[in-house]
Amino acid sequence: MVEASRADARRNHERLLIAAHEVFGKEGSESSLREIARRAGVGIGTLYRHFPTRESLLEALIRDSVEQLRDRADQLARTVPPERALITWLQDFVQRTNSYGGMPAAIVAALHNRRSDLYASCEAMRVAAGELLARAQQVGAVRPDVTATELFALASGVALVADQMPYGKALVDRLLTLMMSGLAR
Amino acid sequence: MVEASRADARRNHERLLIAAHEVFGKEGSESSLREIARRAGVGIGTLYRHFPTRESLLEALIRDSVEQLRDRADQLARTVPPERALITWLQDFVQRTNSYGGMPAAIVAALHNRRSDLYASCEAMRVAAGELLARAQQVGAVRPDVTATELFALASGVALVADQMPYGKALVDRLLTLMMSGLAR
DNA sequence: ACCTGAACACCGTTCAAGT
DNA sequence: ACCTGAACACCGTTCAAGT
Repeated sequence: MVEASRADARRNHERLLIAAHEVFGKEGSESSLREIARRAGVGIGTLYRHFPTRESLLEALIRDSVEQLRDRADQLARTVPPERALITWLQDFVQRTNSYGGMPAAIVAALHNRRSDLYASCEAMRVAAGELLARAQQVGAVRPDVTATELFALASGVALVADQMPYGKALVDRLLTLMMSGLAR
Repeated sequence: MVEASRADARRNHERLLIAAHEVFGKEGSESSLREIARRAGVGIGTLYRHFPTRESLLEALIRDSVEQLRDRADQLARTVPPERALITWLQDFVQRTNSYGGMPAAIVAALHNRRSDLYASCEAMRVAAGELLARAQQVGAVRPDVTATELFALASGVALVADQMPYGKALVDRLLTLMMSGLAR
């Protein structure tokens, strides 16, 4: 009985994640939670039991992406020159964070609220970016006075605009390149 | 009678704008329209009669800012070297568009929707930015391959992050400077 | 002409009642 | 333990009824 109950709970958990992935993917991260519960075939109370906040649901969905971004940073650090590693990671970052509409905004907000359910995941992302930045600075590829906060703010800015526009990958990469090399001449 | 009626309508229009300014200023551009109507001491139907969409209300509120930004561009073009004029205008742009929470997002969205009530105002802004860019490029202060769309996208990115964060003017200016001069070295 | 607010169809969130 | 859905307090938006 306890076993059966746990299996049910696990199945509901799974269904909610699937439904949330579908709905967030189509309507963005501000979608109706009721709609997600409906799509999962579950009472609204059950959604709240499994995910007490919208952010906790979002967190469960993006944890994979965050871990992949961290692995990607390590991989790039080992296989590619520091400057190239940084720009490539930034491209991946923007692409990944644009997998759900509203996700860049959720990440930026979370980074400024230590009590957010998304905080830990996002902080891990920022650390990964900071390490790639430090390496690029050590070899003199990036000016030493740029901080990780500044880099992340600018990259988040690109992710935020990209989220709101029908931008293709080409334009996003162009914006990141401009951000790195600068507009002035 | 007709006169009196028109005076009433004009007064309600005015009250709605004042209330919207207060509420948007405090709660951002996604605030409750009902709350605005309540604050204005007016029925919700009256709000919809004067401003059929949320964007039409926003448009009425930011038209002043847009016109001032256009004037500012002309003034800067006359009095300051092109490179300095561009960066100063960008600073003003970000500061202005951050006067209501959510305004940068509204502007970016409007620019990609020709039928938006905000489209004309925002397009005027983009034109102003484009002219300053062209001047800076003519004197060789900015690389010639940068388009107005790219410049505006990057500047909007900064405005979007600034909107979400407790950033001071100093950090915003720093981000714009980095955007112009680049991170790479 | 213009104003009003009830009415409708939705939300997010909680919590007593069920199994 | 877990699930359910009614209940509450809000929305945005429309529209018949009033002046």
